[in-house]
Amino acid sequence: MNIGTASELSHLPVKTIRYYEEIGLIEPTRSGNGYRDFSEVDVQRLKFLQRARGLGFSIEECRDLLSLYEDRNRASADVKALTRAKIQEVDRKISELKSLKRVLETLAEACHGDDRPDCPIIDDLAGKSDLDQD
Amino acid sequence: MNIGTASELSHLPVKTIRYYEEIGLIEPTRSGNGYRDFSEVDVQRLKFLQRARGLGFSIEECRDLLSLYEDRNRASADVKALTRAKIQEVDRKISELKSLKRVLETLAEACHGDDRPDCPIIDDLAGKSDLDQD
DNA sequence: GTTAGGGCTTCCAGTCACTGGAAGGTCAAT
DNA sequence: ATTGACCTTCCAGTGACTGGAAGCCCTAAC
Repeated sequence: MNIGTASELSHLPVKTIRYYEEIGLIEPTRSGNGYRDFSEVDVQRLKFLQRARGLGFSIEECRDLLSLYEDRNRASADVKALTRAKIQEVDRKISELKSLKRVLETLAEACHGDDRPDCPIIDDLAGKSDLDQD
Repeated sequence: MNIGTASELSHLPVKTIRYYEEIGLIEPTRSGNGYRDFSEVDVQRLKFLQRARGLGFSIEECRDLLSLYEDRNRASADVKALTRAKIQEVDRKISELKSLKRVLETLAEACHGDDRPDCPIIDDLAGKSDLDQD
């Protein structure tokens, strides 16, 4: 099948699929006219990539997962370890964002938000405030 | 003062400061030897940028905040609106990450994580599992 | 038969916010 | 005079695409 069909089936943009070929994540064959020709297996790989990327795995992690996917003798522990590490990473990001949110909320609450120029948010960014963490 | 000093005072890498000059966020004068010469005001701006970036504002948002910072007639409402929008953005990211975490945890829990090849995580990525969302 | 359209190809450039490195000038101290 | 730290510019790379130009291919309608 052509790239457009593979794109629809995998929910990946055409451009992204070409990019994945460029970096060696898939290797579709070519038809006589030079068009990429995707097999069912290729589409499987694309769907796999689409899901794994959606779960926040980087391209390189996807490469690892793909080879585990295709290794009939893989240990499930390897996959689980990768997943656990990713969970920790997500956790770290969540708590970073939460503390960021707290700071922003403190600032927004302190700001009267009218047409007067006086603004605690700007003051804080300028390092003039009691809310200052520096 | 030289760029190294400005870097220490603002907690921004030297490279970043040069980059900020390139994109017009600061305009230090030059000494006779061609070295950048940073004033106290320049350092203020750099500190401001360091904080705002740390709070997740994009470069373009920082540009806006900087002009509000330097506009003595600004309305604090403008600043507050920007901050509120940023809070919403952070909130969105947090809930995305949380649902991502739930999926990853479900997968990790379902996986026995030993040396057998059978692995629900891989099965899900391959679209074979009951946990499938597609 | 030819023309219009859509899909396909490659290649180059841009995104965001830096970061690294090379090649070379400047300065203070030894 | 020479080291070594610091400064300069310029070019290239990061991650994961995305946009656009120029041009080939295929089908269908007129």
